[in-house]
Amino acid sequence: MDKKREEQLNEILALFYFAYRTFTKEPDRILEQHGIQRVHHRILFFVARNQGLSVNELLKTLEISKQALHTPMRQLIEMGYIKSEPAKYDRRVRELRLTEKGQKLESQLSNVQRSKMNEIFKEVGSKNEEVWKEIMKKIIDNE
Amino acid sequence: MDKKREEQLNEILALFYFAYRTFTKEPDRILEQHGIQRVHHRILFFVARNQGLSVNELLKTLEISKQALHTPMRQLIEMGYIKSEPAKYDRRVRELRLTEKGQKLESQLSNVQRSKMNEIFKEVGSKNEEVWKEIMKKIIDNE
DNA sequence: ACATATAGGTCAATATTGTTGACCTATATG
DNA sequence: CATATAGGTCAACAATATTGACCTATATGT
Repeated sequence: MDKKREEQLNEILALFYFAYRTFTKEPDRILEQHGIQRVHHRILFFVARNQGLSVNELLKTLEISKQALHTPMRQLIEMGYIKSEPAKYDRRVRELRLTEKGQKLESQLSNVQRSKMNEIFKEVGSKNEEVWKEIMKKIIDNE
Repeated sequence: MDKKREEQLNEILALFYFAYRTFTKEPDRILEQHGIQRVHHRILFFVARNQGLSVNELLKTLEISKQALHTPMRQLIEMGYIKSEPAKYDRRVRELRLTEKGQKLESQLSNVQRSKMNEIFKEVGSKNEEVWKEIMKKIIDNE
């Protein structure tokens, strides 16, 4: 790989890092006002996106331990953002859902990010939205 | 914003999160073998990309405190990956550079990411590389 | 019916990575 | 020569994760 291409790729790595960092800043600021952290946002986001998912599914999605989930999850339940109810098909399984209050907070947190992306994709067009998604998927499919 | 668009945007947020997480996994694995962490990679990356930059410039780039940089930087210097020398124009300023050993480690760490991105952009074409960069820049320019 | 597996909850000990505050040295500059 | 700047370092603390151990409740195969 020649020097010039290497520096182009370095710019790309730096863009990825700075973009991700910028992207989480505003939600982090809002979270702080509520006395909670980024994990809480992730939990709210994935529960919102997949209402009724189980604790185990959430753990697999987040790739953290049961013990690491425990404290923030308990806080979200105690603060009334999330409700956890036994599944009908198997009462050992807890189905997680947002309360109305939880939906409001999740909206407030993620809308910053959704609006930003929506605005950008409106500028660059839906074909380029698909391009961006395709590239991100290729990064994830890492075999 | 309608429900359908909201879910499309949720997919985008999830892709961003998963892509970033996947992207750092392999470097993290290599770092662990050397008994160091992700901050060390960031330091090596930005010093590599901008040889001779000052401690202060690095701090501004990373957006961490002097005290947070201190320990990993001292380790990198002690392990012989980075050298820190007074600048000619102002001897208070330390110019940071990679040693040969440091260049090897930085290559090993970042080449995983550079190769992956290079491969993907070879598949999707250089026009789409520019599209991806443009979108990431728009995320960063957050005014 | 009972042994075993699974889903989930919780406490404790520890590690890592960051913060702020305080204070030090060396060098530059008005 | 007073003051500002660049950088280094220690200490106290917070947050976020890990692993290990152990608990309850429920489901399932024999």
